[in-house]
Amino acid sequence: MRISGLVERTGVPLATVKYYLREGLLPPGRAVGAKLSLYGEEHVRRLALIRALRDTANLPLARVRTIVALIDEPADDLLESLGRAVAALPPAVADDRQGPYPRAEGVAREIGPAIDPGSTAMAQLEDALAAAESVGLGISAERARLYAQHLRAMAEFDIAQVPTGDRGRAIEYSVLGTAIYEPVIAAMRRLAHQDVARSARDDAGDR
Amino acid sequence: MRISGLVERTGVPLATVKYYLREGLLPPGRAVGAKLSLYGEEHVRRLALIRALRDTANLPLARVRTIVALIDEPADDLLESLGRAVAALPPAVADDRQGPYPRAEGVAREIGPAIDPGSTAMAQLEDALAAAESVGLGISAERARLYAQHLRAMAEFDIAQVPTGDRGRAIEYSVLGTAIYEPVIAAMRRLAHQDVARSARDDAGDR
DNA sequence: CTACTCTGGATAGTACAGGTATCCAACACT
DNA sequence: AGTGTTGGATACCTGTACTATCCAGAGTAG
Repeated sequence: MRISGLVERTGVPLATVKYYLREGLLPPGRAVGAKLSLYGEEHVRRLALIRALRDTANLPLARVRTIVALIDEPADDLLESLGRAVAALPPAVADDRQGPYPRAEGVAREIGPAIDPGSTAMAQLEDALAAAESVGLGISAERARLYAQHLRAMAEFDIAQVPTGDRGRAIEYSVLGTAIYEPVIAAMRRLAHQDVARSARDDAGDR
Repeated sequence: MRISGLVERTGVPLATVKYYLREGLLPPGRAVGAKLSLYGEEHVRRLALIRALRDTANLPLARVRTIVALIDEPADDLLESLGRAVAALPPAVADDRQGPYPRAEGVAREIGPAIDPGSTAMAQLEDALAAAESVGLGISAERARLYAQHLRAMAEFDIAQVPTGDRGRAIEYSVLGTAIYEPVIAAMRRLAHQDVARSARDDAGDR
């Protein structure tokens, strides 16, 4: 398929496709002579991925680039790849940032024993907890424990679903699952709040 | 306190404080004569809130403005305020957007019966599910059910914690809790994935 | 073979967000 | 009286993500 086909299949404007090619987000097509390149299904999929990460997961293109690079050239180790993908997700963390993370450490203990205390997600959690505290909504031990239990149960399901065998597939699945499912969970949580609040109001109204 | 005190207390640069005043994110101080205004603790808190929503929850200032407006002038109804706050949270949804939401409706049924099928969060969920599907990670019925159960349990706890009595406080708490806790949950989920994956690897290594 | 279309590649321009910097005249403190 | 701060206005700057043009060579239809 030529570049015009890519435009037709994905709905992404030509100028934007060229821009993604220039920026290295989309790999070049197979060159056929000096003035023609052909593109395949992998380019269609890649464009869908870029748009999904940009529009739905709200990632700046620089971070999308990091993530597609991880999928194209995965680290040997699944955990290593996942760690780097998480580091590419917002909110950004300074490169030289390091602990201690007084708020995050207590919460991490509720989640489980195998957490790397130096990982990016610890810094992200610390910042998120500090922000909550700064507006007067610090996390209680009770809430931390409850959230940890439920999120760990969901994580266990997620990890059990990771396809085993093909290492590349496993990495792609994990990296994408982390980024793409966060908005799903956020939206489901918002709906759950709505449901609980409306149910409570309706019960009160019935009384 | 004068404007310089505000700068000192919050660490936000003077030019930026002036910018927030211009943009109506920060209410003006109490004018004392033509060339001096005084600011209070509420201004310090408001600045912390703006920075938390901007940096941690990753909201553009236009959405921060919507949220602070909801806190300053809450709707009569808690549910109404919450709905508007959720609509201000990313990802953005077109104003004229309406159902049906084929993917979201199935998932919403797992969460509970009292969900408004026309709410913004339904559109957000639909888009997030469509994005997941477009990269080959469509949600399974099993995953939807499991996520729904855990998120509803967390939501029940959240709603139970909302301070009753003072309506303004309840709205502030709910609106902020929705926005400020999403990054906390995302970070905890990332840590839970890490913990589960590392535990599994360590078990395999011990064998 | 000619006319038209499409292509890759380069370059420039646009739109918006979110500041940052400067200038000024009117006060306030010392 | 002199110095410093303030509110207010305006201009400017940086980064992100495109969007638009232009060009010359290649393919393609009649």
